Amino acid sequence: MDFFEYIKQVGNEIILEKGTHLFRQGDENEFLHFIKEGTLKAYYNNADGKETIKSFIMPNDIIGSLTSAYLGKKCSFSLKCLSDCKVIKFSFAKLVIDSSTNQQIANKMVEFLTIFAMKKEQREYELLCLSAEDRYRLLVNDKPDLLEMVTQNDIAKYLGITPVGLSRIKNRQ
Amino acid sequence: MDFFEYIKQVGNEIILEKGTHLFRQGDENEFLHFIKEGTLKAYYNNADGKETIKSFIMPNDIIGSLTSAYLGKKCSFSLKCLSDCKVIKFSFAKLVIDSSTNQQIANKMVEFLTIFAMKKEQREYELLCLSAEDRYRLLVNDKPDLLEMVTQNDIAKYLGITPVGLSRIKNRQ
DNA sequence: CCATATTTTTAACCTGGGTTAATGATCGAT
DNA sequence: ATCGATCATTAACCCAGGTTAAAAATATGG
Repeated sequence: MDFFEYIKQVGNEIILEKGTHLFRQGDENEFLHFIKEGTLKAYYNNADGKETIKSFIMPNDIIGSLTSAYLGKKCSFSLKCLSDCKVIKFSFAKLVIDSSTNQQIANKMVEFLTIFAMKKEQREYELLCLSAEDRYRLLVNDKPDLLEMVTQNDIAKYLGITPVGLSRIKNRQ
Repeated sequence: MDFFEYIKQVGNEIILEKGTHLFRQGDENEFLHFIKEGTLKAYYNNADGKETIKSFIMPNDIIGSLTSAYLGKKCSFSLKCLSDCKVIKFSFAKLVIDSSTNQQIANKMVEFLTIFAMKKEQREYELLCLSAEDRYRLLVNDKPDLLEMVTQNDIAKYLGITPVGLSRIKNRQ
């Protein structure tokens, strides 16, 4: 069975208004979410009260808290709709079980997890090796459309700096 | 078949002297490496000539460049032995192929990739949300043994700061 | 055990981005 | 169209960590 067919079959489609949370930091949530429509942000509320954005999520992405879904721990971040959204939520635990007896599902899982891991490694690289300004320049180059879709405040929080800092960077040459 | 049995069967055991590179940034390398003995570092040579350390690798860890192994691109980092090492190298492409027809291998792949992805997310969190000082305090708490095994220079490069910076942090109360 | 290399610390000075706060620009709901 | 809320910019000041360089402490190979 095709992976998307699988998700449609085992999952539940839900409609969410802009501003709604799928889950909040501290919740337990065993689901992954396939995004059919809309944009979301996954973000941390830091100890000092500030927010930083872990990632933006777009149509066809899959998002969820692995630590909560796989280990049963609490979500380390919150997931919020930046626009009205249509998503299919499905159980990660069930997916792991189903993939353990269905080779096709397992293959898709391997592919999905490998690509996910590579994305996380890229982000790690950017945060470890690049200055905030370099990260911004790279984003402008690699995802110019993203800049149109979310506020500059959120871009700053994604880059790990403040909106004031980003405004300064933009107005440097 | 057990996963470790699989690795032993398809892989090649190699002995490496301290200081040897398994691969260098810019190489193509399709292998994953299971570490039987020794400590290694995965590190970037940044554009400005500085080095930053992506991760330390210990016995029973598996390390390789996913982007090179899975996508055939060049390795974005180098992998070097910090001590004499015994490792088993095996092809990632072959692993993916074998896992596509062997459910047991596939299950292990899913487990391995999920745990790997969670580790990368934890690192992302630390780099995005914590100050260098907080990252150091966390490391002291979570991996005190690591501090004994590698130089302070390398700890600094792992935290994303300079050795001078780390020395200062240590000598703050 | 000595000589050399590497690691760690210290000091002086610098800079990117944080903080606070005020101002203006936009957006959205009524 | 208007009001309040959010967003973006600017300015003044601050600070964590970078840079350079030198000294002190440790390792390491012969």
